[in-house]
Amino acid sequence: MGKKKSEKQESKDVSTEERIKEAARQVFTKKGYAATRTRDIAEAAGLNLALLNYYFRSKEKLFEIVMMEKVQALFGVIAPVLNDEESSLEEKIERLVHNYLDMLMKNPDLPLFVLSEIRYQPEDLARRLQVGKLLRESVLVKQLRERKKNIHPLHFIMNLLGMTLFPFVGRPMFQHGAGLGQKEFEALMEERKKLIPKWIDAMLGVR
Amino acid sequence: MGKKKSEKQESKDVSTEERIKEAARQVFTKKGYAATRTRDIAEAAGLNLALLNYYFRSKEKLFEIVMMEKVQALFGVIAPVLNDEESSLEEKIERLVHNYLDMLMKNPDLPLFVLSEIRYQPEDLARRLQVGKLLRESVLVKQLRERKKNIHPLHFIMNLLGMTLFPFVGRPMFQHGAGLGQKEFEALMEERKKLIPKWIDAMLGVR
DNA sequence: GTCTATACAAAGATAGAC
DNA sequence: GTCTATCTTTGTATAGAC
Repeated sequence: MGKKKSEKQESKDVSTEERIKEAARQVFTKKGYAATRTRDIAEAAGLNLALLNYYFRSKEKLFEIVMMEKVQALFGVIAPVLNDEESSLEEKIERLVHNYLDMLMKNPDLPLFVLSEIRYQPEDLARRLQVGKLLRESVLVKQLRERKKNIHPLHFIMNLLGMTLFPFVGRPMFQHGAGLGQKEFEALMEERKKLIPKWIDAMLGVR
Repeated sequence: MGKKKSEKQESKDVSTEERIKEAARQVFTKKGYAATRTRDIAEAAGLNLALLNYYFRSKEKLFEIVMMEKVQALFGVIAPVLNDEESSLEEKIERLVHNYLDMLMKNPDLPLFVLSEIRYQPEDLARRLQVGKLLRESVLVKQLRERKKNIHPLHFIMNLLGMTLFPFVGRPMFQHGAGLGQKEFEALMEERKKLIPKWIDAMLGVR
């Protein structure tokens, strides 16, 4: 025991540091980096502004941390599946879609948040995440290349991600436009778990 | 003649008002609303801060105008096609994808910009644009409903938009990750003009 | 570790001269 | 219509008491 925890905090059940991070997650996700005021975060955490600078050095540092978590959540789910040596192409697609949709239903704002903020330092993040490796050297990509020798594998990655992620990126629009409640939207996404793999299979058979 | 133009301006070739708007388009698109400073816009226009408030009342009003243009560009292309009574489902899809990709290649940052900013007042925009009408009552939707009675038409709309728009939404990631130059990315998009309609046709045949 | 009070910088908006 | 100078608000960060 010991583990360098403090003495006074944890009045409720989590450390002050964690409360700030949780508040930061919420506010940053909701309003984006630029529109977020550190005061909002402090307030959301039921704490005081000065604490933010005590625990994290600045707004930017705090954001970095939150962003890394989010990016990890968004890409961490897929990397292992992409590189699995055992499974077939079809199995990978099925698992990918399933895992992704599950995760997205729990974090519907995630993709738009990450993609929105990412565009201000794309090189930076692409590098750290080794997106390049996944996009060029993953087992999935190899399998795609073999299956469809005349079509760039990126096309299928785009389709897979497009069909899976885009409904969440455009969710404000779809949900409002079509007048769907949350339950109805989720029901649609649940359907897509089974539909998308079928569609992709059909696409792979084209020509 | 007369038309209430001023006497002094137009030193180059466009009105001051238009120069401000053009600068605003650039800066807002690049940095987003919250991160944009009116000073940046003034500087980009080679003008002075005070002029912005002279012509437009505030940063927000100026943004509204730019945003409406962008949204119009993003949705204006598709509405007519969606509601065309003459064309078949397949023709509509083909035309939609073609027009959309053409437009997006000229405005690659458009979708991410609009989708990013839209999430702060989705109701507002969805209402103005009558997205609901297109999503529920358009001819395309009717045709989809007839063709696939047991699948919600929204699924296909999501797929269509996902495959077409998402590559641009994720462009920073794709382009950087895969190490593509602009030419190469455009070449891929050019291929997609022909591929997406085929894929969708294949999807329509599933089950 | 946590608070209050405040310094300091940035940014939107406006006044008033030309 | 256009400019310079300035007001005012807001937001990040810090000092210093407890």
